[in-house]
Amino acid sequence: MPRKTIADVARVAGVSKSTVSRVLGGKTRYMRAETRERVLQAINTLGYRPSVVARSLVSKRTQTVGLLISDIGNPFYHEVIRGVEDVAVAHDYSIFFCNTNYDPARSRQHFHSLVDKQVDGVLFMASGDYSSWTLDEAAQHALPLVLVDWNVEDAPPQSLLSKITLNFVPGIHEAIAHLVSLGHTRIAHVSGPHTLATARKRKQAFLDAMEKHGLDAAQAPVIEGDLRVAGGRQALGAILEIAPRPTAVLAANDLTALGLLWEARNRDISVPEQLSIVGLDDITLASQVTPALTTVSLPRYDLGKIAMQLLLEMLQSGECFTRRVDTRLVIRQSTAPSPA
Amino acid sequence: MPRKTIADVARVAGVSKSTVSRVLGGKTRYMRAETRERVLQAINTLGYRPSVVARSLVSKRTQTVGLLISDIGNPFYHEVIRGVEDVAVAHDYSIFFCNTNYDPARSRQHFHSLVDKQVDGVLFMASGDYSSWTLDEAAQHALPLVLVDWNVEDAPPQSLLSKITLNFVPGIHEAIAHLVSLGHTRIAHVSGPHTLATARKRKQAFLDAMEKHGLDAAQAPVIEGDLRVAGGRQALGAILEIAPRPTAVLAANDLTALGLLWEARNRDISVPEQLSIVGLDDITLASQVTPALTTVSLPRYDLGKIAMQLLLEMLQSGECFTRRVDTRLVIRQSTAPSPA
DNA sequence: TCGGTTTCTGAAACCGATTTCATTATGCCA
DNA sequence: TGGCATAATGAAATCGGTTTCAGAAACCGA
Repeated sequence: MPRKTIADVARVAGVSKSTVSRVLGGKTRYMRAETRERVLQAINTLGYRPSVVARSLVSKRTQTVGLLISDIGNPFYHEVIRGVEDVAVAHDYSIFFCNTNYDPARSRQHFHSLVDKQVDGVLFMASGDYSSWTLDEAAQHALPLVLVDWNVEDAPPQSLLSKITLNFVPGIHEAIAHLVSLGHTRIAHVSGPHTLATARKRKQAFLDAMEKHGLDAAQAPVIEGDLRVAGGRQALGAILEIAPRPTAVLAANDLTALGLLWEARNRDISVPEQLSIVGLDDITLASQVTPALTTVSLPRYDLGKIAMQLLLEMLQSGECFTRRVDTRLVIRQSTAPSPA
Repeated sequence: MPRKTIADVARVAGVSKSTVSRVLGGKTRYMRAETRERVLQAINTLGYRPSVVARSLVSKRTQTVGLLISDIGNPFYHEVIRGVEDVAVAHDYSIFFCNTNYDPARSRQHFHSLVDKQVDGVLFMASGDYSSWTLDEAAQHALPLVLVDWNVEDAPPQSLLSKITLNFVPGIHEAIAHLVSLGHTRIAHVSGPHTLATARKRKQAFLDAMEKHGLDAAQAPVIEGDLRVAGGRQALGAILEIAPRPTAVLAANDLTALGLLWEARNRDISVPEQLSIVGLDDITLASQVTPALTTVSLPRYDLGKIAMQLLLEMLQSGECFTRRVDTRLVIRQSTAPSPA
């Protein structure tokens, strides 16, 4: 039993395909109500559903977008994805999910597949695996792109691209202010890999905030982590060896902070009494662990929503946009007055 | 600059569309090598890529599958998704990602969208939001389905559906055996919502294992949780009020176990000295927390791989399959000899 | 040289929708 | 009652591919 087509509906309703197509598209301005009813009837009795594929062929729109992320295992993305998805569902768009696995080659393969499948646009959130080919090829195919947390200056001229930048400054400044107000002066930072632009941005915000609060940024210990729990655990060891020992740590993300927290527990260093820990992201887990994590909150759900909304606006208007998403501090139980 | 078409290639190569189509499809059996070369040349110089949309219209294949899950925030899914995606990428399939959010209405909307977009098959992993309409509609559209962890007996006759069942029995039996060997006799279970079939299955496996080890299953405390951290935290309170107090708990999943763990920490009950905790799933976090979680491991990455492979096999052969995925115990630090 | 295979290629139909353009009804006014 | 907008519908082209079918070219044995 093959799929019902518009021709079947037309036959049953006793009208032409054009007429059926019109009621499908809502172009019912010049149409007898009775005719429309007959068509609707036929559609119902047949259980007809129009073929998106056929429609896409002529309309050149697929009601589909691509979502490229680096790592589904990273909790940072979960809320983002939810945000993207909620907006997509509300506008009847579908999402091609692409996990690049931090692999540029795979990233590229995915991108080509998206082009071939004629997605209407792409959300590029795999900030690590960026190469300029992406922008060139997107421009070449006139494919609208939304870039999250990329610093792009060399975009091809006629490219359709919108950017969302993450502003870590306010949240990190608040965090340092909070620690300083608790009497901390020896504050360390566990950063992400220096190869990542986003890690460098966070670190710089940390150094600036230290400077601003009259602390010697040049002397502030910075340990390079990997944005994961394991890196946090290792970093704790390094921190304990610094003399004089820091009384507070700002981690580049929550996973790192959790690594610090759990390793501290392992070594019988009590948090927050002996060591205050501040995370960054505010992943779901942050509020669920004990002690709950004080952290710089990045509104990830909103980020996802904004990204998808931006894409939809681009699709409608053909214009490009830039947005900024701010951070702020959420105080919980992992920070306390300095023991010093 | 509109997209290049097969006609452009044909013109440049000085051949007909049919010929170009043949080299595209590899049907080059009766073709002069020189002709094929000319076509390849033209494809290259034009940077031509065939339109998947147009191709799908005639082939009725979209090289696309739908993936329905209930909650992207649930770490259970991450590895599963990775498994699915790895197989999909390897076979040049794309994935429509659908988060049902535990909402049957949304689940249905997603399903319809997938049908409209003519996916080649669907992986249904949103076990909670099951209703029989799914099977009926899938059968009606001859849409191949893979069901994970569903008990389905009333499938429509000609439906193309494969099933993967999760076998919790061996892992849970091992867990109870492990606890018993540590001297525990008062063992509680924090289950998932009894409305979920999968929660009932786990609970039953727990009761059977108790029975098998000579413990009184009828007396074993079972507390209903919600498969999340919050539920675990609450359940701990309930457990502490039971007299005589249980010395060990088997949680229905790792999130619940983590909730137990963190709430225990909150109330100064030391794990595992005073209370042994066993999780289920072996999410990534389980091995990263302190103390690391003893847990019944469900091979989630493999599960994802198997599911996608099964779908591909169905697509090829038109046959249906059933698979079973087993569990086993992973012993870490959250279990210790009974204090009693 | 001829008829019959075997290679090789192109014209045209088709997939299932949309859209343009033309045509037929209908209503209204002189 | 004729003429002319305006309303309502259908025929056919189109989107970008694949596939069928038929015809041309080359080859081969008699």
